[in-house]
Amino acid sequence: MTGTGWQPVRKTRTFEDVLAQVERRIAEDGLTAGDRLPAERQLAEQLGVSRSSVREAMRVLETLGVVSSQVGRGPDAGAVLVSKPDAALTDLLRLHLGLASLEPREVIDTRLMIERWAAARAALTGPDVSVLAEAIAGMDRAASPEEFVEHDTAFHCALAEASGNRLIAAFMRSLRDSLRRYAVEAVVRLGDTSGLQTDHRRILRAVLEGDPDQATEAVTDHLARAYPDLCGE
Amino acid sequence: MTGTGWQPVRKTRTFEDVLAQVERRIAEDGLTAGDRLPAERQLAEQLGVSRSSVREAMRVLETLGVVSSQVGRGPDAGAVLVSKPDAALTDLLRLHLGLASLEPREVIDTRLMIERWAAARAALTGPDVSVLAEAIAGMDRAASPEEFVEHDTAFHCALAEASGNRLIAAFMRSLRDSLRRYAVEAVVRLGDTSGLQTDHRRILRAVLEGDPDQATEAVTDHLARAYPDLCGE
DNA sequence: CTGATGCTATGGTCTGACCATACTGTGGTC
DNA sequence: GACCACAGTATGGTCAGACCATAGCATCAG
Repeated sequence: MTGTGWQPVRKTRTFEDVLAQVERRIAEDGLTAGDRLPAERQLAEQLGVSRSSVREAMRVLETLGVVSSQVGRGPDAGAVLVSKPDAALTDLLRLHLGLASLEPREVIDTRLMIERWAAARAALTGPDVSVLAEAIAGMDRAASPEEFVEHDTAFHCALAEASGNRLIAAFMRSLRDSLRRYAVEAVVRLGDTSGLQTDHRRILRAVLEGDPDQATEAVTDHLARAYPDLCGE
Repeated sequence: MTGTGWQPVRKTRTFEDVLAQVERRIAEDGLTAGDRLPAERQLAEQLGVSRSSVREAMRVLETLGVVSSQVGRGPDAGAVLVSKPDAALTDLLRLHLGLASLEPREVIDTRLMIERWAAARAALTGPDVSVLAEAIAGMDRAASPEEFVEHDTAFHCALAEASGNRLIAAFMRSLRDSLRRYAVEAVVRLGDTSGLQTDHRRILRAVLEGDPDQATEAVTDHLARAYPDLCGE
């Protein structure tokens, strides 16, 4: 007994074997996004398994945002390696929120953490802020809470992307997608969005001036305004 | 043109339909972890699709850590709703790291962000620190870099769990699993682990004293020591 | 050269079968 | 009554083979 206990002896299923082999091929051959995987029938024959097992493995890879399957024929057809972790993260969060295994509180706290970090980082990297400005203008024009939230999401995702960290940006998009319902509710509850817009402009200014502390503070105040009952503990 | 552009008209595949219906059932019936889904054959008949399509949907749900399938018969057999986002996140990060669509730098930066937040939060909640202390003791006893990293991972995951946010904790575990290789390399490169242990004790002390600023600073210094070439900028 | 048409490789779906597994009920034995 | 051996059965796991829709490609008529 080493103290780690016993691992459940889960006999590896065929599709898991396929997954492992595909992952090994990716690592060994240095495959990246854009490269093609063998066709399902071909892969099944090469690995000595049925096409069903290959398909189940493909479904997993597709769920994880690693491959994309296209029917038909030609260079774009078949299973192509891609790099789209966003949808996978979004599905993950949405389903676990639905299962009540994650509380909105936890997701919103996580968002606050990410956005504080991203804002500070964006202020340091001096990004292109035209997307941010355009999103603010879009919110000014918005005629409904839903439309406002649409551009609001664009603003905050652009802020995360401006941090230069794709993992953070992907996480931000997923969080926003999962929380869309709560965001609309928050806007409706507030009624007046001028305060939110003041915050947005303050965030933009801080990023433009390259002031990370000011950016962090602006984001914190902004989220406290949007979710008054959840921030601050 | 409304500016949103065209969505690709992707004809929904059968298994996606199954997914949507299962998710709807989960939401409408308020199913949570522990509840059972109908058997594959039964679900296929109810939805008027083949078992293959149901199986592909199940594979997706399993990948996302939402269901767990058990063979055999009885109350524990069949597809049971679970809540295990950890494995899904780990697979996601590992595969995208392997695809070179995420740089180690981005993952490590994310880890720093999470851990600073978690440490501060843990200091505020006054958690049970026995796990943290035990992990430090384990590192003292460690005879190899791998063993050291094992307990180091336990320490940092326990810290994340002490924050009380399960999403953050799950993310931390996934990040650590994905970065295990880099962690071992870092320990080997350092050679002497006494500095790391000093940091660990400092973090533990800050949490015990309920000093979030001190905890954040200690974590920052610790990671700067572990990844000297990646932190700072 | 151009356009129409059939060919073909691809993923998507379905059917039906068989296997290993693990609980359930039955019946016999002590 | 308690216990154990064994057949029954519902479950997921796997396979083979078929058919369909799609979309690029090759061929051929004009």
